[in-house]
Amino acid sequence: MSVPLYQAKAEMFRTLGHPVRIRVLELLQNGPRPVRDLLAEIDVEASNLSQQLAVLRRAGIVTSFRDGTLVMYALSTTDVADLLAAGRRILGAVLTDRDGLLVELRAQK
Amino acid sequence: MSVPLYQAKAEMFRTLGHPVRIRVLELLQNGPRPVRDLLAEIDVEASNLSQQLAVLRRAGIVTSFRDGTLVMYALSTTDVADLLAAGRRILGAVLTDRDGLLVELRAQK
DNA sequence: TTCGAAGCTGCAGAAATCTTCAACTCCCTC
DNA sequence: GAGGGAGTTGAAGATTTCTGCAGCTTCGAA
Repeated sequence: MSVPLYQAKAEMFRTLGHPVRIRVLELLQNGPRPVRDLLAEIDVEASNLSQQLAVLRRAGIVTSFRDGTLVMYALSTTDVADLLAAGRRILGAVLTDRDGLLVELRAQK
Repeated sequence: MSVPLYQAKAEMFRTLGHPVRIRVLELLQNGPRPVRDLLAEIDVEASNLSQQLAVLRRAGIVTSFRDGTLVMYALSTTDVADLLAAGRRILGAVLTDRDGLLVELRAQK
């Protein structure tokens, strides 16, 4: 497997590694949305949101198009939903483990 | 949904956002491996690999245990394989799109 | 008990990423 | 065609992450 491929994969994941960007992707799972909607739900400055959207756009994870006065964003592929779901599962497993340890720790005392 | 949850998800993905860490996880998909094996395959300094393994350990994505003179690492949950697979699919979709554009661009000239 | 192999950790300089501000573009509507 | 709403962009300072070095611990063998 070529070395740059790991680079590409890592960049893919890193692109998702930001709370605002995760939030955007979760909102876009329900279909295309205008920036103004995202802005209304995400509590971040407009310019900051734009920056994060640009990161997702450059990575090819979302696409954007203008609809009259609004700019719409959409997931570029539905596979993104799978990725987020897999992430949730891992987080669940990890947190369960930790809670398990926590319980164990308490019982131990 | 609680705000810190986005933080946790983002951290999860960011943890995967490094070429060496991706490489490690892919190698661990085939079962537990000693550090020396990883080191033999990954072309990185030992201390650097240790740092990256520590990142994965802290995130709860891998676990480690000592086996005599060696330290073994393993995935903490098999869900990680799903995540990597989903990542590969997205990368495939994105690159295909780009190649499509590239072809289009050439045809256009 | 001393030595070497296998890893880990602390740290510091280098590099990448974040956030915010100011300025800018586009497209309606009047 | 002037004004304003909706977003984007560029840049700079602040923060975070990465990398490599030096030194340390642990375990097994001699």
